[in-house]
Amino acid sequence: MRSTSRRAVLDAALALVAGGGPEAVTISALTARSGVSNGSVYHHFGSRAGLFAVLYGESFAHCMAALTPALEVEGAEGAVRAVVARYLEWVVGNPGRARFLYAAPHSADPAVKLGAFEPVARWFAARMAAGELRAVPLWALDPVVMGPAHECARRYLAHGFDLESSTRLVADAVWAAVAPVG
Amino acid sequence: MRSTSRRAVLDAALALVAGGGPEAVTISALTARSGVSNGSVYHHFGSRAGLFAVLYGESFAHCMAALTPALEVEGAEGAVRAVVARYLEWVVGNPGRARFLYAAPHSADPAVKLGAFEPVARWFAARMAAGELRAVPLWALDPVVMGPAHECARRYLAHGFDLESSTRLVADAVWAAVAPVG
DNA sequence: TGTACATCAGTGAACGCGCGTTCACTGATGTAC
DNA sequence: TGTACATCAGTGAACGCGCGTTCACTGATGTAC
Repeated sequence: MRSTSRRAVLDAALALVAGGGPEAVTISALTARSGVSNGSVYHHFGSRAGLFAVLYGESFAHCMAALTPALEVEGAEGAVRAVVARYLEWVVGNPGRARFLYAAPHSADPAVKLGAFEPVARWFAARMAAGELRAVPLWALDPVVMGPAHECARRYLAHGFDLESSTRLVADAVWAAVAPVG
Repeated sequence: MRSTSRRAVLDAALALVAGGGPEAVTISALTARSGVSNGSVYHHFGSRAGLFAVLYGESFAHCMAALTPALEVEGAEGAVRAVVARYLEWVVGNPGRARFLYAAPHSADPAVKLGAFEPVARWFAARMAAGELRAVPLWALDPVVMGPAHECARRYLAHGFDLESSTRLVADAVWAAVAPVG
């Protein structure tokens, strides 16, 4: 198999982020946790920022992969609620990745993000065109429509906010924001 | 007038947070910006964490004071939309305070926060009891109902997201989450 | 098949720097008697 | 009214520490001829 060191560093970084946010990812904490030498970290990633960039791209893709199957659910409301449920489950199951995406957005490559998000955007655009969803600008989908999910996820990650018992309310709010106007 | 040094330090901290987040508030940046010596900072606040605690309490109260007048607006929908508008305006007008509240929640005194938030919670509870708003648990008001506002505010503060042109959509989403079910 | 060399993964001591904090100090302003 | 002392605001040099990064190095694994 190809060098397991690289993966060990990434996994150690994820675990450290889950525990203390990106600023807990120091080179010495990384070497202590992964058993890999500091020089090796630089060999693979060039710098701390380089490691962060890889971590971001990887985590964003991971999140999107977890989300897209929700769009197959029958009916607009069911699919929207499934997206919310899947997202919150992903956050709980991947606290390091989630925390990193929220806390280190400057590590992102905007083009890569946009590309990975495109399938979701197209799905929404199609439902809006069909009148199954309220017309909302696509740029508002993530911050405005998914806002309740993001805010609850952030609080869960920062101070153990009870995410599971709020996902029903979050799904209600998200659906309300996007339900066709009667 | 009472010692202007203390205020100078707090104002310098706010300006630094506005520019680079709480981690830009180093003691040396503080002394450079305020013209106050590092020893004086410790004389007034005891430690960096002590300064942060003062900053948090002050900023939370400042935010609440800006918000509560919105509750006087006639009609539930108007008041809810006014709360959103006022909040986003406050964020734009007080980027240092807003950024600090989002980025350093661990500096908060929970009891003080709860007390300051109480008037708002009571207003919502009363409207819900009167059937003018959908029944939503009070703990969900801030993260779930105000979620779109918070997420947009966070993005505005982190990377110049266009807050002003999204406040209409945010108000729509917040109102949709709390409008009485027809 | 053997030899020479390039490439790549990995090591760990050492670096310079900026951080939060400490501390002995000065000087101005009450307060007691 | 004067003197002694406590309190408070403020100073700035010095501290120890942990950070990200550099660099000369080792050893294993291709690849060329």
